[in-house]
Amino acid sequence: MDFLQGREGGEEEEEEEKQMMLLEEEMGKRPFQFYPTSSSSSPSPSSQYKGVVPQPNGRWGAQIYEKHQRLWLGTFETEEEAAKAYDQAVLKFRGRDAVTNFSPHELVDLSSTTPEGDDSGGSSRSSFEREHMFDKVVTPSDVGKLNRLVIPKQHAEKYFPLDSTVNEKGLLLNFEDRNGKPWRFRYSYWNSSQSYVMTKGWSRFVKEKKLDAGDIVSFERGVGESGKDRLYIDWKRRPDAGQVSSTLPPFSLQHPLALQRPVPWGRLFLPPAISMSMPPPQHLQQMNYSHRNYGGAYGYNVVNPGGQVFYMRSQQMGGGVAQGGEDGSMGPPMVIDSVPIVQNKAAGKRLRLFGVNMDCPASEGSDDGDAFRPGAMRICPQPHPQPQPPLQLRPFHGAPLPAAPSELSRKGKQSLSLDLDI
Amino acid sequence: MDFLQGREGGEEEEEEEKQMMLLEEEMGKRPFQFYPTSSSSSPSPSSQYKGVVPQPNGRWGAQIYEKHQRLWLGTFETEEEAAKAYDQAVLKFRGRDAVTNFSPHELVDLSSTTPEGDDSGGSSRSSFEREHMFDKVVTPSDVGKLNRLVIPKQHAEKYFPLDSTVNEKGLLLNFEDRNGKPWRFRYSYWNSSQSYVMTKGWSRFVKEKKLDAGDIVSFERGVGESGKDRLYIDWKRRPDAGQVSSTLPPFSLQHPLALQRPVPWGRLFLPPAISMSMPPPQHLQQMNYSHRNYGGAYGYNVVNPGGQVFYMRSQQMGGGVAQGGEDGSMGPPMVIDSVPIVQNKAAGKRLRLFGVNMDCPASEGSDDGDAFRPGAMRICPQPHPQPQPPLQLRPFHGAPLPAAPSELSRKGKQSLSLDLDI
DNA sequence: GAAACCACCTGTTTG
DNA sequence: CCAAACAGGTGGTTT
Repeated sequence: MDFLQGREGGEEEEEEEKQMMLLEEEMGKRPFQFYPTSSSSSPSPSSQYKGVVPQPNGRWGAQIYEKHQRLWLGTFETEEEAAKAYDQAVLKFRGRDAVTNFSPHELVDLSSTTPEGDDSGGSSRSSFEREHMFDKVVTPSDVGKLNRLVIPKQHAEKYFPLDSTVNEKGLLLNFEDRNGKPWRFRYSYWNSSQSYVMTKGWSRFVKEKKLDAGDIVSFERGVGESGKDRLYIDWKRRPDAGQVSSTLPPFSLQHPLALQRPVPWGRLFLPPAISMSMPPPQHLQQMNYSHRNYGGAYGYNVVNPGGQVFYMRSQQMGGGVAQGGEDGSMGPPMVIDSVPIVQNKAAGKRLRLFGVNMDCPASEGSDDGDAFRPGAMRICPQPHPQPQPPLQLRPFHGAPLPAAPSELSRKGKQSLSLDLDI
Repeated sequence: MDFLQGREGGEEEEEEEKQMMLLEEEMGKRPFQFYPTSSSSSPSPSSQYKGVVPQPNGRWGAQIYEKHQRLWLGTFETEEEAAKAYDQAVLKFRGRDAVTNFSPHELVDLSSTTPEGDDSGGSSRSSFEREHMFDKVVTPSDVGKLNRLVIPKQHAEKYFPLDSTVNEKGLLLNFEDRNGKPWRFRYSYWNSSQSYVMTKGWSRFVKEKKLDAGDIVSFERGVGESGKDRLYIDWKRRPDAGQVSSTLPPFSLQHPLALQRPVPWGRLFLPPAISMSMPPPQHLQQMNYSHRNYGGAYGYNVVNPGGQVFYMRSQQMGGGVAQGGEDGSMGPPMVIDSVPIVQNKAAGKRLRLFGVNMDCPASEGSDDGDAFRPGAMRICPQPHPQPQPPLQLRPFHGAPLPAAPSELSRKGKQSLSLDLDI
């Protein structure tokens, strides 16, 4: 057992995960079938940590065998939390000399690091120097049901190059948020759309952070050779949040749904309040990259059946300029290079009104310790600093990670979807 | 050549299929390439029947070699039809003593059995005794574009156990419908969703039978050791079909969509015809298995914000009890143990009206001889009763089977979806 | 080129 | 509460 940050593991990222789930299933549910003993002795261990087993939903379970009985210690967001739970149990059952995953002081570190939920207090993130890589203003799709984040190709190829060897299944990239919480995203290239995406794990981030369309995610990394593989992710609310109030007229939708199919959906009403409150579309500015497209309907700001969109871009310093130790504050002078704000997307059979959450997010607050507040950081020691060989993105080979803490969240935006099968 | 039902074959189910299709392609379309002689002498025969070769589209071709020339006899829906065509040809070319697939009386039987289309006449299916395994009320996804049928885990593990040796690529299971028509489905386990599914071939069944959400598929098998491997599939319309007619007003949705968030969606209009026509919800009857849940919003039939659903269960004898020779009639007293009929699902963010096609299926009729009519059976001799070693699902290793007759189908439902992100 | 197939993935629900 | 189950998806590959 070592204390790696989690960038190594089995040989085959998804493959290992699969095996683990099968193992778990057999252990839990097929009492009469043989299965290869416990997880700690299996040939391809489910986790680097003893007593830790992956859960199908991406979380991690901790268990310990006591008198040939499995004791379930609970599930945890991260592998390390589960490992810590095991450690506590094994110490309790087998005494001070039992073999644990972490040494005592590490256990302390972890216990002060991983508790989720309240992050608003003080302290901070790792004090390693970071450089800013890029930001993205998330699109409705980025925070919607597609469960993926499109990484603009220029940035993807600059910072997360995928060579052909890993191109098949992508990578699992480990990020750390401002609270030191680890996030693992599957990162891959989609041939069909010729785009780079974060997929698995991303939706959990969206949920926990309550990201809305227009919010900004920021990608950073450690500086220098030793830090290049340390990845960080941060986010902030979109600057205009709160302006478009929740007092929007509640859609007197009497009528247009009664349409027949051929009736153009684009003629659906467009709430005036929205179109008024948005800044004028200034797309096609001095962008130095040409071949980005934001998916289909975006790119027009006219009221048209294909999509009703507002671009707003505040450019500034090309890609990947260091922001020194201040980047985490992510103040207004931020690199925003791709900012489609979709207000209304009506396409084909599917009408999407208000792709952007119209609530006033300012009023919510307080149940999300992560809500962007400069100065809300706190010191958060790096659990396992294990530096990585520089510059090379290496496939993770591990199991998935995070799910949103249950105390938070659960208030998301609301989307009404009306399916008419006629 | 024996008359195996088709559960054995090569070593590697999908692989062989691939080979065969390549073979066919070479034979049919690449005149200048060598290909390994005729199907009857190939090491892993394409079909149990002489002169029968699988087609890439799942149908079966019949051919005969005459003077080193291949004579193409046409393609057929079923292996047996093709075999019969070969028999006729070989009798014609090589006389009365030629080796045929079927004996003369079988040929007669077959010829009266396999013609598709009109099955309404009389006669029946195999007279072997069967036992009922389980039913499933198909979900919209089961009959939708996902091209898969989820087999509830309890039933899957009970009746179609997949041991680790075949777990990788699943099995090809052969079923027979009430007309004796064979259906072959790939059956496998999806690690990611921890669920058992029928995939390949299933969509053809859906298409031919015109299955709609809420319809019921029934799985049966022969009784006794010799019959355990004989699998049958049957289906019936959902009991409420036809009541809610296709004359439903095309959703005069004027009004309730204009709601604010807190407004309970349950108050959305519920077509009176639907709510009236449903049987009273009698879920939680004397079901003898406890831990099944049918997903999500199902399980309530009250108008509530969480989901508007109708359960209807007509229970009866626990899992897998024999129904004797009568089971195929699938009358009202049927084992329906998983019957979410979603009439209206309004859950949190998503309101789904009419997940179930509301058309009146009764009016269609007549182009589908299979439309469930008790008494529409007829005698269909089992082509090759070949008993199988009991109880063990063995991988098929064969080619795929059926494609829906193109004349049918093509009447799909239309779906309007309205997403309101507010 | 479309449709099916395949192997994943996730959110919801619920005992 | 949470872990299981599954309905409803995805992108990519094959037919």
